[in-house]
Amino acid sequence: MTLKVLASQLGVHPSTVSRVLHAGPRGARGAASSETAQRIRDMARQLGYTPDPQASSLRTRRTHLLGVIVPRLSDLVLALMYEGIEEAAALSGHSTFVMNSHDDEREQRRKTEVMLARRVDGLIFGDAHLDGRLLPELAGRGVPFVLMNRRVPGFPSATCDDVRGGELVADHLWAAGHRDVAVIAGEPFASTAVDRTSGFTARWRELGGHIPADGVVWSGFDTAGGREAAEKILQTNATRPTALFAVNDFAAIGAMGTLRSHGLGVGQDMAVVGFNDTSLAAELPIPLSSVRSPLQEIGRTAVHMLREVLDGQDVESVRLEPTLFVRESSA
Amino acid sequence: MTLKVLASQLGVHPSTVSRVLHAGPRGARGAASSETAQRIRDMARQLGYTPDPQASSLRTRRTHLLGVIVPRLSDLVLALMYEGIEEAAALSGHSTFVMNSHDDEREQRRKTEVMLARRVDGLIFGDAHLDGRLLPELAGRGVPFVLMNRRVPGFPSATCDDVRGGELVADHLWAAGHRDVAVIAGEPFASTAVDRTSGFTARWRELGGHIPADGVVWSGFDTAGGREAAEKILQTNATRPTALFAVNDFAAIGAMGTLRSHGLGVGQDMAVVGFNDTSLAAELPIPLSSVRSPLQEIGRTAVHMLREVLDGQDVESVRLEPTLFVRESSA
DNA sequence: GCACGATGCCCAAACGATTGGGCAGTTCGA
DNA sequence: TCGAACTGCCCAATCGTTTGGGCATCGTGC
Repeated sequence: MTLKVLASQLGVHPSTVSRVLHAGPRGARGAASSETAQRIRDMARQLGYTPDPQASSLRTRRTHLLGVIVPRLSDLVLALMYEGIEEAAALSGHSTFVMNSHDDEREQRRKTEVMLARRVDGLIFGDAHLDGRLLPELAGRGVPFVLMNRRVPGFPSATCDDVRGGELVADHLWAAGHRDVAVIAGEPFASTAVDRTSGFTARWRELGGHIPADGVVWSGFDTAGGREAAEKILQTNATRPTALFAVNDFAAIGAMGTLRSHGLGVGQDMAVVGFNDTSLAAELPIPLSSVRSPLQEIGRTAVHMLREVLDGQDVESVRLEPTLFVRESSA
Repeated sequence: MTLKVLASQLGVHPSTVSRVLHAGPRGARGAASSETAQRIRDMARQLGYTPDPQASSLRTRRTHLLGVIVPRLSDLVLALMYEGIEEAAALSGHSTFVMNSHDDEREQRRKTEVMLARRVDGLIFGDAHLDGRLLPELAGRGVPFVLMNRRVPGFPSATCDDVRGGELVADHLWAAGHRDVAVIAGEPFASTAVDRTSGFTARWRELGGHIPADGVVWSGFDTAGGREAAEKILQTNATRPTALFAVNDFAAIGAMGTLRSHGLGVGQDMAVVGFNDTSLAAELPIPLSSVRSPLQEIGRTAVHMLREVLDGQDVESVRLEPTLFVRESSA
């Protein structure tokens, strides 16, 4: 079914059909009489005509394709954000490509080029590195993009207010009477890690607390990272902390494993708080306190921001509010 | 950068450029002299020419786009399969759309139509329902597709050998001395659930065991489903089983929660075995025995099969071998 | 010296949609 | 009654590639 055969069915010119089908129901202004318009719409529906996006974007220079690059979709956090993206993109008639970069700069580049070769209208990066060279370069080339989940100063991003999240945890642990704490800080190239950690430590000091130099341990975001970091904390800290803040639920779960194997009771000998409140947190044998960030909402927001960028508006970064859920692991 | 400007740069006709750039390095047979060919390739690289996929697929009627529909990408199992898909698709120059259908037939339809409107070359369904009407319909319309993860008789699929997986669990639990068992069976519309369950029960009976009617409980695939199912099993079974087989790790985790809240020790008062061996299984406080299925491999296989279908070959369904990992929850 | 097959290119017509610019015919105001 | 403005539509170019079909030129065999 093409415009041409549809038009010839109706005894009308393709251009007329095109105009009618684009005018929205409010009126094909000057393109056709309202009865012709109705005939066209009816026939289009009846024959199941859908415009060929390849053909139309060849002419219009817009593909309605958005590229999404994330570290890995098997990370629940990113998968949920992507659900938000898919939803919002569909609402505005866009389709999305997702690719995994595994947080590797070469892959980021490669996948970006693949996306650009596909002529995406714009990109959403969920894997921005604070020290990366890719983004400034793309901005220089005039490629439209926004960041999601992680921010980088100078570029528009949709994130959780991670600093605030860290503060919430500090307030909670302080109020619960803890005075010796340690942080499993995540990867230093990710703003999520840096902001959550700095939000926590800054507030902790504000409250009058002290955090020793080896009380902040950088690590992977996964269970293995959490395990190793917790091990390190137990080994190196002069006074054993009574509470752990892991900037990621999976790292928290890994840490809980380490505690267990050292014979320490989670929530009793040591409080643990995670971040993101993934669906697992509440389901653990000892339910994990965690900061919930509005993951789908972040994804949706990223899409809206990117649409604004594509419309030529300039956009402000958005930080969405997190909420702390206190559970047995720190109660 | 278009073919035309590239050609005029070189003082040569666009068609010549096109032919050279498609001929592969082995020789532009009759299209140009080998030195012209080299000049063309050099200039193309230098100017960073990439062909416009919209334009080319307009002409060739092939988009090199594959559509992937899954219940939800936030399900780790599907996310990992998708990683395999992405990898394999990239290797053959295809790009992939993913969409979530939430296991809802209306959504499946809607997303399928969106994909077809985008003119994908073929589809991979990760959300097939045994009793669905969509697939036969699509087959009738001549839409090329393959199934992944779940199978439906009559259509080509790449799955784990779920029956075999169920048998492995039956063998293990029987050998460990269990005689009263129950199954948290998952959703009856999914072949994964049905096959794992039937593999288990058939082998169990083969071994001389007996499973009462209320020993098989259908449920959701998530923790909530597992929790409810376990609750039901504890309530209704005349003799309390000593082992539980959940066809999904998340359901198993939910079940473990229920056992705990009933004061039952996992692995001591009751053995639990899950399925898929998601990365969490080994990390739980009481590590979960689970059947590992080769998730990425399933994704890759689905892509290969779809490519064969697109090439007009007819393909056989593939069942990949699972492996049981025994851990503390059933040792 | 001529037919013939390579070789090395160019021409032009698609593919399906969009869009600026027409051009008749009608309506309306003066 | 005439010009202007509007209505309702058609024409044709265009987006960037691909591809069947040329058409010279050159070398070769006889």
